[in-house]
Amino acid sequence: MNPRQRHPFPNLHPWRISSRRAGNIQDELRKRIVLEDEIGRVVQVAGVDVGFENDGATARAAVVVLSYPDLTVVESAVARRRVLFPYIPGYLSFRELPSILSALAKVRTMPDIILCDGQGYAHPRRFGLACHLGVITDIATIGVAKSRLIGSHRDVGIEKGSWAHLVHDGEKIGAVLRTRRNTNPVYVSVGHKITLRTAMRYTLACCPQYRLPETTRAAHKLASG
DNA sequence: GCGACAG
DNA sequence: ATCTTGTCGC
Repeated sequence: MNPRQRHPFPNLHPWRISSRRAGNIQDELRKRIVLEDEIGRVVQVAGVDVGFENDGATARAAVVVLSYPDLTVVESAVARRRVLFPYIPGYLSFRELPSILSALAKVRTMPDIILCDGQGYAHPRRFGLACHLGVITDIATIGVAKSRLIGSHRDVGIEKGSWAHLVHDGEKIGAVLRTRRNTNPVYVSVGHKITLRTAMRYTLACCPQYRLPETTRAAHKLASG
């Protein structure tokens, strides 16, 4: 068996659309985000990342599942899809999710938590890539971005574990977290079925040595070369 | 109009 | 994201 044709995740909407319609979809799907912890015993965590080939015409997504808490690679998958949506700040998920979902569909052991390379709730309409992936797959997700999309924050201490709230329009939308001493912090925000506190906890647990989570690092390698 | 702007 | 070697600093 192994019906590779069958997609385990619901196709909630098309991907070749205008940014205007994408925004409406975000406003609609945002209502399905679960902001509470709905996580069982965590034994598998995964990282997803997307690279591009053919001068940006093809998206190459990689998913790597690691055991938790030892963080050793259990399984991985790669999928290529034609890019149907341009890169527009605030609409990243419409560009990267199609390939990510294809790669995730190839994995046999589904992870308990997925760490995404990008924002989650820390988004203009509170529906970044991590939220979108979480709502579609119904898997707990965390957004761990390398840089800021929106929001402001106080200075963060240089010690690992130091952090500050990321605030936008008076709302706490995420955290700026130092995952390694003397290194630029990362931007953590909830995606789906998780609280910010728990998201930060798992993010730190996945960064035993480097700035970025082992999950993201592993996925990035596969998505690039 | 101007600057900002995940990957 | 992507084009790309060496180099400075912990």
